[in-house]
Amino acid sequence: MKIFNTLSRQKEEFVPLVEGKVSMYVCGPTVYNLIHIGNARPMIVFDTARRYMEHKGYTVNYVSNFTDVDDKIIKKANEEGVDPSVISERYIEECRKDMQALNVKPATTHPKATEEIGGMIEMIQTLIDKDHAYVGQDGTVYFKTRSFGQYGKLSHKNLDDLRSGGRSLLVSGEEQKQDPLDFVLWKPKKEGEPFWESPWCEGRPGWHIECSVMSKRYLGDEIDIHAGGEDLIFPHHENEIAQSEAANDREFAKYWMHNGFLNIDNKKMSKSEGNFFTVRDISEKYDLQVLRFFMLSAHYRSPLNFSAELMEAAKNGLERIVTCVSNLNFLLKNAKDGEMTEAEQKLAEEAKGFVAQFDEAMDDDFNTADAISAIFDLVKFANTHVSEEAGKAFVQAVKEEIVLLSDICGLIVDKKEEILDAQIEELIQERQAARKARDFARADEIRDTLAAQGIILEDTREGVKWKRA
RNA sequence: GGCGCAGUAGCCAAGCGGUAAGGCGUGGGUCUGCAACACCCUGAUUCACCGGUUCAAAUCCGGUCUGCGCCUCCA
Repeated sequence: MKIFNTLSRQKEEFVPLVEGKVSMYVCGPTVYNLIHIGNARPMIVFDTARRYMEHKGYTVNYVSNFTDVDDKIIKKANEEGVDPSVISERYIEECRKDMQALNVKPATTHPKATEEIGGMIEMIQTLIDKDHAYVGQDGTVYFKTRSFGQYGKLSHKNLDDLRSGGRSLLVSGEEQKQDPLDFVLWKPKKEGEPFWESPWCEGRPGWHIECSVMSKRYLGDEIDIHAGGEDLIFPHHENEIAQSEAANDREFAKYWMHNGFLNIDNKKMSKSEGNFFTVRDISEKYDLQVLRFFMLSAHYRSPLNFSAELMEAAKNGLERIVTCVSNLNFLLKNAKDGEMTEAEQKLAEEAKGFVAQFDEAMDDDFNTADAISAIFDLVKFANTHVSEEAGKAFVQAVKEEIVLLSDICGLIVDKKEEILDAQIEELIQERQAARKARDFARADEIRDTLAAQGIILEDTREGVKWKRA
């Protein structure tokens, strides 16, 4: 399995620290609002990577944090006149709901920054003791960027370029800094802000130290994979590396994975542009499985454009897979028991080729777009080779492969059969009778009535099928 | 200014040295009372453009154009 490592800017063969195990940290959202569809991309993409690694037999320790102390949260809390924890707890709950609808597996651990302050203070003290950090006169603690020789190795920047970058804000009112590039590890509280006691002042942690500490606590000093959006490469991940490696004297993460950005109608999503969508917004119009399928239709490192018509296309594409599985379930009901015929065994063998094709794509830096094409090939295979004559064992085998591959992508394609209420069931029966009597006017009338209720009928050779609109 | 990414059919998107996957859409056909599903056919002599390397390039090298991202909170 190869993974593109941002550190080396190359695909590298994945070799875990401990055989058979993967430790993985994914930077999670700051919970000051409902998550937007941009937040959803890393969740979906790295959840899929995790599922694939589990499929390959790895035990994955997957940690993803909630940043629950932050300016935006405090601001919102002040607006509503409540404690910041009310805001963060609320949106953590909402985020969990969205993740579930997206079929994103809960992490092994979802740490919250506010519950890890002790560890942060400890790491900051270590950095001070090792002379990698210093305390300003107001109690602010800064990381001494120049003290970490490898600073810039992830984002491939060098300190002098950064300094001469001509960014005036580097010097804006931060005279306490020994160097403009130094960043905050701990900052003093302001009036009305939540705070914690520390050796330096009452205050709260800087953003970057949170992830360093949570990763260390739940995964150890050295981990296999650290992931997040590409915008986090600098400064966030660069700073995490500096803190962790300076404090622990160990390489922080072996593989750094970054997903590309999601744009809306070819523009960056932003509230001011008015092209801002929360996951919840999308869920009002689409099953979130569609969003998931859409996100996996491109490579995770490519920029991805979101638009209404692209969602429609994704919906139709997913529908093709779901319809196929539903057809197989239908065939399964009346298929005959017994062993596969010789011809079926041969076909079943052929079908396994699609699984290999899928694995090959995923082994190549999680090429989900290519992997999904293997699912479509399998669907085509099923649609052409599985008929009413097929035996149960064969139908089942083909179905299981489609479901397996879809499940690795986190796509639920095997819909449970719902029980329709008696009244609708009766109408369907009546329509069948009408069709038999060639009273097509009545039959179509019933079909229209049901369609208005969101029930779509399809007449197949094997009988009537229905699905929800 | 520094660092980096992308340009493949109407749309989306793989392929990254061996002669253009897949999906959506369009049009035609088969099946069907009709519809839907499904299946068959329909699509790039060509991969932004110009040079170069090679027996062979969408794939490698150089240049041009266009679009985009990061360098500041941001997934």
